[in-house]
Amino acid sequence: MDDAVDLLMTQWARERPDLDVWPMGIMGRISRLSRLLDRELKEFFAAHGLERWEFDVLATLRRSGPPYELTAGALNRAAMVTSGAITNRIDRMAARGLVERIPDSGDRRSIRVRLTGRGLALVDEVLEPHVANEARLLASLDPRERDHLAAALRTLLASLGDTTLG
Amino acid sequence: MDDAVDLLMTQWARERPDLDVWPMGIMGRISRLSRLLDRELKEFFAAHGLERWEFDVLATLRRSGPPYELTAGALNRAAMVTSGAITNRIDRMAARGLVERIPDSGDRRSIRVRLTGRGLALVDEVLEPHVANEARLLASLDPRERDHLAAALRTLLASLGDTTLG
DNA sequence: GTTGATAATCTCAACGTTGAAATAACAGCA
DNA sequence: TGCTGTTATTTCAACGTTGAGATTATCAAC
Repeated sequence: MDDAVDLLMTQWARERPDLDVWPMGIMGRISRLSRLLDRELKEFFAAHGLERWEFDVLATLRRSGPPYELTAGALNRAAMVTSGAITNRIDRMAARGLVERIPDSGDRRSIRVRLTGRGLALVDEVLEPHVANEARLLASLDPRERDHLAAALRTLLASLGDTTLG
Repeated sequence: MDDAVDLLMTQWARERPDLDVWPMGIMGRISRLSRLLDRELKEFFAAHGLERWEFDVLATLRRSGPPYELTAGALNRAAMVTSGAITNRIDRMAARGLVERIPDSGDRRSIRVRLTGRGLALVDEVLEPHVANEARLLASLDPRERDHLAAALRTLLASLGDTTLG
């Protein structure tokens, strides 16, 4: 079964037979998959009254364990966005009562962002169906393919230096 | 070698041992890779005086073959963006003299976007170093791994319905 | 030929991110 | 104690996309 990237590479083979465009077979697919999967996740979270970025923040705090708090800096490294974006996200989530800003006792430049009871309840409620939804999106791969795929992607990520969550 | 997603999954295993979060091993990596690779491509194109989206439009037209023209609709399906975004892109690229709008003789609702001589020269000049740059970013994979990775991603993309470029 | 449904593009306000500058605080060292 | 360089967060204007609506054109059916 051909996908959109196969068509793209066929076009290049005809137009520029002098070039071997094999990297596009990976780069193009990661890019298109990312967009398609983002759309799916967006739709899923909308059905649960959440924006995707809201869930990302909630989940980052949740998986950090009690007391469910992280600095703003840790959150922006985890989300791979700039500090301005995180300030904005915290503002809006605090307004919704999902997180609260706590002054950091050890460093007055820092703030700690803490999950409220409501935020904790929400993320714990949505997490399982979210994972089930992700599994549905990946259902075309059998378990062996999944493992190989995850391993190859890990190799790539690590080679690009993505080894910490901040 | 662990990557950021391994850390993330370890955290979930500790906090929610009742859940098997294996899908995150793939979804999380595709998402993070997409961001990291986008940054790299952005940097590369900036060094050549181009925005990433500009190159995408140029390349889409170039690989369609002579006379290097496509409708606006074909371009927005290929780029996976909305029609408003494509209108905006065409405006700016036409202002730079990289493409021109041609009325479609067969359908007066349509326009055809055609590569100018300057646009064609630019994309042909940047293409080879671009592919080389992509190959550099993927250098951590050996040829067999590349093929398996591309195949698994193809399976996924096709299962999500991404089988045409418009 | 007229009607009604569909399609292609453009318009525009709302939205969120970026990137850079501003502010405040820490840390090491003379 | 006072410098100097660094770090954490916030602020804000610029930018590009989205999503919905407006416009214009096509096509099939009557």
